[in-house]
Amino acid sequence: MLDPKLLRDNPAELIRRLNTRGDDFTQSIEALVVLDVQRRETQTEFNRTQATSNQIGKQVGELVRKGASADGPEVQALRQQGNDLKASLAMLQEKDRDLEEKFKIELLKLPNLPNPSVTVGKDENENLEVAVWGELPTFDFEIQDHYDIGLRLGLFNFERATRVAQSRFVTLIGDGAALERALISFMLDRHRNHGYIEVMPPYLVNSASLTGTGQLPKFAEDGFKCADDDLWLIPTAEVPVTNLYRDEILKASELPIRHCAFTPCFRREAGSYGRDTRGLIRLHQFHKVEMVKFCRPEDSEAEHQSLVADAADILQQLELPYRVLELCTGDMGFAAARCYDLEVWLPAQNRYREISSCSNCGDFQARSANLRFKEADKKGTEYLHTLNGSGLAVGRTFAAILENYQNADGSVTVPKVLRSYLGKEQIT
RNA sequence: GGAGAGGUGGCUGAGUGGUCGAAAGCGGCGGAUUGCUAAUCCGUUGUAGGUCGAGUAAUCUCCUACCGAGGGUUCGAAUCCCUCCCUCUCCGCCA
Repeated sequence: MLDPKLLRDNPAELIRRLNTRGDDFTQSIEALVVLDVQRRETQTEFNRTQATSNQIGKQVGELVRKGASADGPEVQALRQQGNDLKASLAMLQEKDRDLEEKFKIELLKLPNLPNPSVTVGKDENENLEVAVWGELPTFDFEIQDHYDIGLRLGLFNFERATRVAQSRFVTLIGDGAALERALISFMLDRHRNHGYIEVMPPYLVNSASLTGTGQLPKFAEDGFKCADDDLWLIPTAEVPVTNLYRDEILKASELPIRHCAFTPCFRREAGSYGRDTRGLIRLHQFHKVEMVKFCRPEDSEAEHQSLVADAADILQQLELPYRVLELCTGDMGFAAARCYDLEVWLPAQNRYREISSCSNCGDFQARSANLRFKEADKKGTEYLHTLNGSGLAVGRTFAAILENYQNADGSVTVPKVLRSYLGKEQIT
């Protein structure tokens, strides 16, 4: 969530900067400013009343200690005063909590402020292409898309997965399952070599965790929720991994912390019914290797650059052509202050498709998840910065390999770096 | 799931319902002493919110909340009662 102080200092500037995301935040900010004033007024009054009540309690204590009878007139009078305060105290407390709650929920619904240097734009058409890598493959035969290739090679089955679960699920089979597993191992090993500490977090998380990273309260309809428990299936490893240190005060000397994690990810994909219905591109359950970093504010820019480089490294190792986009203000995710997308070349679609999204969230998540650090020789605590990026979405990598490495005879060549993992050079 | 024990500050660990935000120790920080290291001594040391005042400012004074979470009893709760969560031991079940 945003720093509530921004509402007091310069709400007009806040509105202006948030509006670059493409929505109009005027009303919600103005409502929040009013709520903020109200809640502080109420809080002040509640505090004052509480102080009076505490004072009475102390006076009784003093009298009793001095030997006054608990039923004596002085004590009785004070008890009466205390009782008289109770009603208004309860009322003020309730009002205070209501306002606090409402304020927090509304504040949590505001997205992060884009970094001032991010290009202002309204949608994905205004993203900036900042790098292109690799040569696009050429084929002297009629190419197939990953769906047809995989089906023909028996790498997966959608009908049976639909029977078992629902549409937008897949079952990987044989070399398909093994390729997926090889990709996961390869990616994790690579990240470990780059200094990331691997973690295997829970795949179910509570609502406090989803609030910490920004999925709640605004995007509840995107998640799968357990009916009988306060538990949700994770939409990305970003959620459990970022929340690992929720409510902690880390030592500055422990930073930066860099984690990588493989997890399945579960998304309802509400509102995308017609899109990418074919193949592995958009599923309710998919695999992803994620990188998550925690660092000092002054280091987050550099950590962001290396995060992108580490994601790109996987594509380079796999020799898959890709490009890097710096997202404009209108296309960035909720928690991101700056975001780079990596897009892999899919020959059958004749275009690049997103395969990684690398965000610098600044202190936005740190504030909602209460992730702080303390400098040993300094007083007080500071919110750290969080970053996360896919490294990579495994299913989309799988699809990209099938399409880019397909051969005229219908086989698929296994990328060099995966051969030792898979134990073969060709999938036939 | 059943029975029992327990959850206190960075850690260990006290705490008869009434100056308890909380003893003590360790650790941390500042200082003194000291050929070096070690040791010793003195001081200091939680987080968050609010607010009047002082200060350019860091900050300080004051108020409030926080002893797992939420309720309740009481003039007053770390302390008593209820519910929930978590940890430990034993039993049951289970990969």
